Amino acid sequence: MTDGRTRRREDTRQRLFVAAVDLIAEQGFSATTVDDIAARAGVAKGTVYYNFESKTVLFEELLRHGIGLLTADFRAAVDGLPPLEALGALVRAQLEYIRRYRAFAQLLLSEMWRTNREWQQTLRLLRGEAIAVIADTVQAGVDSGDLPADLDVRTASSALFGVGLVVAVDWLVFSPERPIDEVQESLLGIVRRVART
Amino acid sequence: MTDGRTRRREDTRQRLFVAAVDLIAEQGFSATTVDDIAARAGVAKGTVYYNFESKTVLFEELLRHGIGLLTADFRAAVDGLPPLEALGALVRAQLEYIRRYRAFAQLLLSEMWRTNREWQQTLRLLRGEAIAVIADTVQAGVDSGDLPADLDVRTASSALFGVGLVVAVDWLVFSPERPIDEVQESLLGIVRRVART
DNA sequence: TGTTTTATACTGACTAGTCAGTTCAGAATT
DNA sequence: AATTCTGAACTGACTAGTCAGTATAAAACA
Repeated sequence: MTDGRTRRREDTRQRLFVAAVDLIAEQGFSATTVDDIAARAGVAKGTVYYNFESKTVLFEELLRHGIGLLTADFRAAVDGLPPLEALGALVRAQLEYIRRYRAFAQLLLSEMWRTNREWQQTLRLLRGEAIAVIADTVQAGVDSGDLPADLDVRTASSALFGVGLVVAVDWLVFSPERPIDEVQESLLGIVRRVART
Repeated sequence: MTDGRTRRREDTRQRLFVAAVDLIAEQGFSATTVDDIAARAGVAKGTVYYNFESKTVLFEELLRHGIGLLTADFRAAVDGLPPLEALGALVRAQLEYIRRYRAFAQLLLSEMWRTNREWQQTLRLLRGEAIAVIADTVQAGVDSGDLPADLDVRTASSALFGVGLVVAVDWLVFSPERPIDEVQESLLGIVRRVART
């Protein structure tokens, strides 16, 4: 499973992911060419097609990979915590993720609300998985009385997800000189205020 | 000035704007072809190039037009109001704008945080104009003591702008069956809570 | 008033170029 | 020996932009 060959191949795929995510974050999916991706990754074009069925499939697997990591971080963050603390942990996990994978976050922000694209269904599904973790936490908070009973769980969860994304990426793009911890603090402050029943 | 010719031409340009905004909101700038835009607008491809220098210029003028309307709405909304009420008026104006021009809002959300695109400079500038209105209001609130003195005006303004956009578009895309007034109310509630010193 | 001229608006076939995807013999790696 | 990657050539579909020609509203003229 983790013999030399598998590792080598995994490495190539990883390099292709990194190259693709950077380019697509900057230019968008359509404006990014397969030749560009191969060149940036330092591999031949044929290698792209040896490792991925098509440009679209590469992108879909990239989405799966990236959001999979985020969902895993979310799950690990809330594990065992009571609702209110879990909520804070989610915000921290999201911001930390965005700090580490800023290009992917930027890409996500740009492609998240598109309609009529072939990979849109995939993205919608993956988004649902990540938000489900938030929703479970919010639901637990409502059930335990830590959050307002009249809070609409679905809406609150997707709003929380989107707001974290947009505030952090906005910061990264338009005020990159500032430390992102400040965003984290102000976001946490806002969430705490809103959470107060 | 408003003879038959001018009116006809203005009409064509308007139809091209509408066609372009719908298609680009759905698919993005690069994935939208000039042929598509022309077909949707019901004109020949040559007409696009008779009215606009290039696809990019068409898009830039579209951005100018759309954000110009938003900025004007913002200015009208805050006119003469004291800071806190002006802030609420801004949220209402933004939501109303998004409700009316939802495709443009979607487009804005998708293209706002891109880097390395030829029209990026234009978009950055226009965004600055719209946010300046918010920033003036927030600054007035800080000066008058209605808002926390330690509030970072620039950050708060761009966050407010981005959050309104993302929450509303998210709602439109993922929960279109719900009335948008609810978003407006919950957004206003959040802003009020955060504004409290 | 009716007729000719002109400027403006539009048309759509065409060009020159781009890009996803294919092919494959051979090289490198394990 | 088997797997993974290379690299360059190729195809065909698609796309931004062009341009010679057409249509027409209004101005100029008779």
